[in-house]
This record gives sequence, structure tokens and C-alpha cells, in this order.
Amino acid sequence: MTATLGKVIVGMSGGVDSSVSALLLLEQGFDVEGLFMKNWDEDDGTDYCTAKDDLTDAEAVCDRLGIRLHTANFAAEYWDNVFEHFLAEYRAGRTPNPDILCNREIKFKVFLEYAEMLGAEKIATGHYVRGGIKDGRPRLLKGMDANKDQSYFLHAVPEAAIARTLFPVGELEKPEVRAIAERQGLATARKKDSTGICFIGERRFRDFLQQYLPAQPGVIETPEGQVIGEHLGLMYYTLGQRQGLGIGGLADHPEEPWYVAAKDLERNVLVAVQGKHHPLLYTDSLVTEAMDWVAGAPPASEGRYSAKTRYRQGDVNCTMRVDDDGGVEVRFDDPQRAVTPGQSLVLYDGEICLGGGVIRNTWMSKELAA
RNA sequence: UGGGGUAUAGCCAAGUGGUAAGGCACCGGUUUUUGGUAUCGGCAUUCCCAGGUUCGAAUCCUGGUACCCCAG
Repeated sequence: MTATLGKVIVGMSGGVDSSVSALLLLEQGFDVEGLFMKNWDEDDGTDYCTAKDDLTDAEAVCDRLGIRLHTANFAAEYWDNVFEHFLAEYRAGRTPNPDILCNREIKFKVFLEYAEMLGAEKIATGHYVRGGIKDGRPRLLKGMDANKDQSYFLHAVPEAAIARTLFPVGELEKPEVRAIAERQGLATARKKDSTGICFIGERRFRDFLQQYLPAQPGVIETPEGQVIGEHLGLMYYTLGQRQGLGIGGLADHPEEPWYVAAKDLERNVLVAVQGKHHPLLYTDSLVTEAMDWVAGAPPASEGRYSAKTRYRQGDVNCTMRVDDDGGVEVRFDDPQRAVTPGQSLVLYDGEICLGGGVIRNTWMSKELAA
């Protein structure tokens, strides 16, 4: 096979998406090699180690495709550039999204540099997004499969990195990807989609955090100040959360579940409200920290865009204004439920992912209907 | 130790003779490359304890026990 299209290193996770990505690039005529990254060193051997299975699967796929598989361990970089920040955010009472940082700092930085070292001009991943160049500038577009679109997670990747990355499955829908894998007899064809923090995996989250953040128990109150329970530490909860509050039936209260409405760090009090649609769970405005713009700069015009405040949320219409400090101020047309500081606001112009930033603060500007 | 009341799953709570609603919590599955949300399923052979009546009781009777309220 003549490798006229050049060498590309595919980030092989051991899942079906990266498997098919490698296959497709091979068929397109690239000189393909794989790289399996292990970025988290398990500290307690008691846990079932899925990373080992993932490596086995990645090896099986590469064998089947007849491509070379490199392995690398970026655990130090992951710890320093992703996990430390992750913990700092939790200490500050916010709820971070580590995978956004992981993409910016690891997959599209350390991995990219590693690929260069291996002599590749480009890398590829199994993300459901589309890249492209428009007017000389890289663009990040939503994946064709609206249900799997992962642009939310990639909005912070620098444009230079986007420009050097191929996203083969971004043009496909998930069922097609599985069908291709099935047809080619790839070991990962029917493997369950992975979830949980990237490279760390699915955990009992509170137990996991507890290994790194000391518990600081306190009480749970209603907005009126009635004590209705106890919490294990504010960092273990996030806005809009229902599970884990342990609040059972209370006399003189309706039969609805309780949700986290606020964290009072100064008093170490968790504020909970009853009912999924309690007004205190809704806000319609927010400001972000400095934005990461895919195009390197804010769009020419401020104004009407759509946005997501969390992964897999439908786009919501909003009005956006750029602040002097590089962040943006956003006003949603309709109040949004449980918009959470630490999570990222990602802006879209149709299919185009413009960029995003970490939510610093939220509030409700509209008058509450009585 | 005079009177009244209540005792049903971790919690709230239906059920007053016919073979234990519902909700919350919790646990498990599904959804999901963050956290969370959502969704589906599980969750009292037993109704404070001991006797009794009855074909049959959580429901009636008797005696205990615990707690609550009002009186002291």
C-alpha cells in the first residue's frame, strides 16, 4: 500500500469509535498507526482494571487491521494539567468538567506532540465531531449524529490542533459505526460505550472524590432555613442533584424529591428544594471565565446564538455579549435548570461550535412569575 | 402512673374483619466519554409485644411496652 496521504496516529481507546476511525483512515490510504494512552495510574489494585481490557481490545483491533500500536503513559501530565485543576475546582465549590481539559491538555496537546515525535503530521480520534477549514481558519462542527455529538467536549481545543486532527466517525452515525466494525470483525464492534471520566472511568463518584478531598460534613437546609438532613461535604454535590441527599419523607412536606439548589460555602450548608421544577433551580443569565474560541477570537458580531450548559443538552437560544476580561455574558431566552458554575458554556452558530468557557456565576434576571 | 392520643418498611403515610396503597430514601439496570439529570426495575409473608375472638385480623377484645398531649 502506498502511503501517499501521509502518516496519521490514531488515539486508540479500545472502543469501537477509535477502532473504526483507524479502519476508515486505512481505507482512505493513510499510513496509520495507533497509540494507546494510559493516563491514570490505579493506586489501589482492588479495583477491577478496565484499562487493561481496553489495551487488549486496542491490540486486537490493531492486529486485525495490521497496524502498529504504540503505547504511552501520560499520567504525570494528566495529573498536573487536568486532575490538579479538577480538585482545585471542587475545593472552590464548583463542579468541573475534567474531560474538556483532558482534551485540551492531553489528547490534543501531549498526544499531538507525541505523534509528531513518531513522525506523523496528523492525529485522529474517534470523536463525533467534524473538523474543517473555512476562510483559512479551522472550524469545529457538530458530529453528524446529533445524538452523539461531542463538540461540547472539544470546544477548548486550540484551532491549530483541530487543524491537524482527523475525525473519521464525525461524518457517521453511531449505528453505522457499529455496523462497519461488525462487518470488519473488529473485536470492539459490540463493546458498550465507555462512560465516566476519561482515563479514570466509572467510579462511585463520592467514594472516588473522598480519596482526594477530605469530608466536611454539615447540614442540609431548605431555603427557609429548616434543617432537613446532613451532607457529607459540599464538594460531593452539584446543583440540580437528587441522588445522595438521603432526605426521606417529611411530615408537612409534599411527596416530591429534593434537589440541590445552592451551596453555602461560608456556612458549609447545602440548600435543597423540593420538586424538580422549583424556581430556585432555574436561572437565565450567566458570566463565564475567559473563553476558548475555536477560531481564536470571538465572532464578529455579538448577539443571537445557541448554547449548551452541559453535555447532551439540547441547544438553547441566547443572547451573548463579550466582556472586557475575555469572558462572555449570556442571557437565555428561557430559564435553564441547574446551570452550574464550573461546568462549561459552549456557544454554537448552527452546526459551528464557536467555543466556550467555564461558568463563573449565574442568576435570574427575569421577574419570577407569581 | 388522672385523662386523652399514637404505635404499619430507613422516613412520611394509606388501610377500621378478607388476606399490607402511594411517595421519599436506598439498591440495581438503562441512558451518558464530566458531575448531575432522566428512565426502568427491586424494596414489609408482615403491621410495637403477648394472648384471645373469628373460616379469616394491621383492622375486634384483653394484658403489657414505648412515645406524645392535657392535666399535676
